[in-house]
Amino acid sequence: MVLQKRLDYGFRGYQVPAIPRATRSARKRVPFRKRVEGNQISAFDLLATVAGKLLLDKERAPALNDTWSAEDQPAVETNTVKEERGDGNLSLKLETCNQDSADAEFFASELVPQSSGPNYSSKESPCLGNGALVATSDCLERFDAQKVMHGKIKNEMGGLACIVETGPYVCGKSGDCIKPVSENKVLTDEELVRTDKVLIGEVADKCSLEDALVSDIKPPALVSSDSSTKACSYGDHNPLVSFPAKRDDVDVVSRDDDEKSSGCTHPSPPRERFRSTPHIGDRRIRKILASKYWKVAPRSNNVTYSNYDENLKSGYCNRTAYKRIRPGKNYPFKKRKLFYCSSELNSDGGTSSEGISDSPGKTNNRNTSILYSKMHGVTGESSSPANQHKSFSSRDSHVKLRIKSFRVPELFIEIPESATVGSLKRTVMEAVTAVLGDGFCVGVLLQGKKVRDDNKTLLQTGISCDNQMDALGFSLEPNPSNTSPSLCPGGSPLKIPRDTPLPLARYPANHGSVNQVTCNPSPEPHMPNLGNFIESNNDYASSPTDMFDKSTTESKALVAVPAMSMETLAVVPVHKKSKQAEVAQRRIRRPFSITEVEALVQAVEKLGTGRWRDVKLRAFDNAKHRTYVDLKDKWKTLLHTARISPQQRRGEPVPQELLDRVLNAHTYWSQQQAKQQQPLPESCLLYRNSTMITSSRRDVDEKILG
DNA sequence: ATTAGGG
DNA sequence: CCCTAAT
Repeated sequence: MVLQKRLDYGFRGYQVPAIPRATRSARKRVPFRKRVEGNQISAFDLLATVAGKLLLDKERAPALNDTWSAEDQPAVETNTVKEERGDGNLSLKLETCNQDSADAEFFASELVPQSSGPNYSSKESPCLGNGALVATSDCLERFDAQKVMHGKIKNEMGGLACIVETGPYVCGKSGDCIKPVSENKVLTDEELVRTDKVLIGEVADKCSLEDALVSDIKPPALVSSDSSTKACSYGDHNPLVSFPAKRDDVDVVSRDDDEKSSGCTHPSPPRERFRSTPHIGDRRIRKILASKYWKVAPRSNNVTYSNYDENLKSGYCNRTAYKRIRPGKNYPFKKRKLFYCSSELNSDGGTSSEGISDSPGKTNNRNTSILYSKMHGVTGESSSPANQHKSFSSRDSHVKLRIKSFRVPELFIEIPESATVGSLKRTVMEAVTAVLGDGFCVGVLLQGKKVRDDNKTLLQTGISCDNQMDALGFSLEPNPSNTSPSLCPGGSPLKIPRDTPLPLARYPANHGSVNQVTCNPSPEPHMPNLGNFIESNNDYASSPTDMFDKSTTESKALVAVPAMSMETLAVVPVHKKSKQAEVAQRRIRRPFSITEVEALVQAVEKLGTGRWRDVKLRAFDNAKHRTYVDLKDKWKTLLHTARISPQQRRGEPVPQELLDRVLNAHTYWSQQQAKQQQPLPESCLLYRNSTMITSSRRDVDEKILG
């Protein structure tokens, strides 16, 4: 009855590629938050934060209690471009330009401990309560969660989560292409192309939405009133990282927002974890283009943070509660990284990055359209579909959109401390795949409003490259078939078939732990999680005992797909010539265990070959990862194994006894097939007497007699 | 959705 | 394991 102490991990920030699916890679959105008390923050500071996350991401195969230092990590060279938008919003781009470092960002492998528990929003989220600048996806998600909780907003969710890049990048005459990149942009497009760049970051100005929605908050620390501050550019001549004079003012909020509700059993002081900004190193950050909206703190040149490692250790790595999935070197999609990159680069002209922007906006934004304008960096006035109509010319333009990524909704995981890292990986993986695998629908939002009429043309709707596409959003929504209809109010979204290949790799099975994974989009800790039951992939799962006797204590991962609209899943591609070049992710290899083979042989003995579905149902019903095709294939290989000499066999040796049974069963059922409608053949009796009489006599009798 | 077979 | 053709 005594349960193991559990740790609750919320994580967010997964980002899986929308296009191309080929990579199956998850370009991870680096979840970070930076909070500033006061109005001092440098762009570099923010970058350092992000880059620090990158460093963290580079960690390989982290053990739960591992500690590491920045020196252990490859340098992540980052290039950042802060773009200044006409409306006063900022978008900060950060890209890694180090080839080696690029890998890390291509995986969904982040477990962010900062997440609060499912009921985190039961109280004000820190980023709200403190009126701090928060630049993170968390903010967005938190916002979504709150919406879910309070039901304040229904439709806008989708737009929040998406990052759509359009227009200037790909449309129109070259002259029109106003690349929203600062004039100080360091990398040329060619350079960018050559570079394995990875974008990270999150649009932060979405947080202003929160501000508008949460009544009792203080104004953000960073306000656009600072616009008078002269922009400060960090170029090659200013390689030094500039931190705010008062370092304590910068608090990378990487902690549980609500310790009480998070269920985290680690009492580490939240404030202690990430006290200072990680020192990335000068050479790692080449350029920073500050904006005038960023009040640059007084330069504290030569300030190095020797405690960086300690911060990391104490605040991050030593926390057993902090766990994250780390892609191993053997994950297939890794090698498709380049393809992914080039593909994307080709499609967008070489600018690949997500925006990171602060939330300089006022807190009195209450108009949704304004919010969206802000959020998307649209120029002040909101462009209604009607307006867009006007400006649309008669030429048959193609609307080109690039959806950079979409995000897996927040999941909530509960896993015992004794669980292995591998099981954690698997657990998370299961949760993610469960969400993605169950299909979802796509909603289109324009100016924050859901476009419900699927029959309207883009032109009619007001979606054209001539217009401010920033207002265009896409949302992934729970599959209507899996949720109550009311949860998917947005017209008739395009359904993504369930068999859509999952973009994320599966992680190797690791048995022996009890994993519970729940998608917990709502703050309620005990939300009824109706959902798929996904069996853990441990080797025991399919053992005959387990298969026929469910009373085992074998672990099973419960993956509950949220019944309600978790936060908007995010962005969806609409690229016109979205090539099918995408290749599905190959499933991870899961060698059959002896017990599985045993079960398979036994089932085939009873049911015969050619009834793989029945075999599956009978013997592998709980092994979700074993499809009837898998079983068929395994039988095929078993047969082959049985026929070759033992010297030629590889892998875990299959007991000869089983192989013999394979051969016998095969010959038997082959004959049965040949003599289908024939009377009971002699060979049947022969077979029965020779091989199956001991183990499955009754079944054989049933089969034969029935 | 299953089955069968090649890759 | 994947992919496909054929049911």
